Amino acid sequence: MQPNESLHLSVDCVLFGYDDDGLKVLLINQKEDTYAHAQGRPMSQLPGDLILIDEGLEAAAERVLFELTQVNGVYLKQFHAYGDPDRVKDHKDRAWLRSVRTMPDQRVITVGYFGLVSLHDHSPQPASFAGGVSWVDINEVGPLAFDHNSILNGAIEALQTQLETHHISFELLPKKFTLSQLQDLYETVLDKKFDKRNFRKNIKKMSHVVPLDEKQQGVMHKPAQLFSFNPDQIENA
Amino acid sequence: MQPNESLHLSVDCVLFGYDDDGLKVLLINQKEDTYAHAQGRPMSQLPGDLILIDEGLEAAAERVLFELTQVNGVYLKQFHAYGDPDRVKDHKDRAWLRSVRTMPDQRVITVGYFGLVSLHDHSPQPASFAGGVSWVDINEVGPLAFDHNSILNGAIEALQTQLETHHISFELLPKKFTLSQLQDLYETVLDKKFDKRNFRKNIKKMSHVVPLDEKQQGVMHKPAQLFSFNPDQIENA
DNA sequence: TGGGTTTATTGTACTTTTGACACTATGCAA
DNA sequence: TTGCATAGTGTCAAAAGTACAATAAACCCA
Repeated sequence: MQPNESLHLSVDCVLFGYDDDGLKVLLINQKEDTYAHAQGRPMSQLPGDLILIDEGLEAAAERVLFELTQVNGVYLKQFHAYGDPDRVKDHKDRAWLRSVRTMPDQRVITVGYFGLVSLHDHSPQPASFAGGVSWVDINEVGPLAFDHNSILNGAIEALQTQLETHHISFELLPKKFTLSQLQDLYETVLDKKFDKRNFRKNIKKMSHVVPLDEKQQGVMHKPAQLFSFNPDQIENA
Repeated sequence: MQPNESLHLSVDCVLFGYDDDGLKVLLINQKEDTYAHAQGRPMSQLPGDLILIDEGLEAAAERVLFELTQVNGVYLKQFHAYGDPDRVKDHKDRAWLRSVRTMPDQRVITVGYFGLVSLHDHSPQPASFAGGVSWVDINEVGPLAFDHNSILNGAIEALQTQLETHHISFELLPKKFTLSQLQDLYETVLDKKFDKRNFRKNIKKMSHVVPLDEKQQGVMHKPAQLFSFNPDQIENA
């Protein structure tokens, strides 16, 4: 048994943001002078960092996200650890690693977390983000550094499973929302269509989705009733 | 950003074994002279090891299991990474760590895998195991070293989910099995009872469970028909 | 050889859930 | 007032799930 003396551990965060415009993921654009190359273009990557020596995994993920978005208390869930010995050895990623790491040749195992934020209200304003950080539509993500495309795919699958088995939709919606918004969210994340009447039938069975005495305003059509989530009534299903 | 210079990574394996006697887990009994103490008694722990410097995570889990059971090709699935900074700092675990590790104070993050083997045929004979290794009924597991009880619980939940969503039961059964054995397996793992007729109705819809022209032998009651799995017909459901 | 013991095997009626499907209502703008 | 856009609503049929009990086959033993 040889101890693994020099091996690094990081967390990578797949932060999903949602608004009426679709599902997006937070990506970091590598700086021009340090970028890795994909056919000559700078690449993007998932936010992540080496964990500190006394820091828990989830705490590290929270730190990474807070540094980028200044938002605390995001829903965060670990979904997979990626440990291919060569996952940071690809030629395309060498330049970037050399520019930011003291030990660029070190093997790095990473633990993937996905997080959820609503972009409806005005929570994490793009303005409050560090430069070079942007929301990219989930369907328009190009090649990413390292194995980040497969981490992203893992996160999407985990998100889909979680949405189908746990009540997490309120993490992605405004506090007050319409049933159409809720349905759009399901259709976007699960990438399939639902029948409007059947969908609403199912929602009405969920005691944690409560109708408000309030209607949508400022729309040029019939205003929809607003609903909200009652977190006390989320049964573990 | 401080690099995490001295931090170790391990895999821990929860190897489930199943036979008509129930669901068991493979545990290692710490040696008398090195044991940690739980009210004065030696403790058990999950098999695990630090990963080698050039070894993938799954490869490490395979190696750990092979060293113990001499069996290759077990079904293995990663389920969670455990990274509490204090997870190997508990007083009860110090003695054991000092006896086997060159750097016993090092923080260790571990990635949990669960594995499945059938104990029916004669696959991994207890005889072929290293000394101090034993199958313990899942309902009779006492306090384990480190955070291994919570790792075990995580593995059980992952196994239950996997059994309900994927066709993995054949990993735990003999090549030829009866429908009662199959039902017992489901009842044991999911810890709930099924109606015999309804259960069989559902099985008959699964095209990968195929009846053989063969019956149980040597039983003093009506012999049951034998079935086997056709792996080609396992649809991804 | 016949009766007792043990487990295997099978079908039906009822309830619940799912899935398909189309029209009316409301508010705003032109 | 009309047109436009989206909200909101019920029924029927099919499928899936659930509860439930009598007969069949092999062995053992007296």
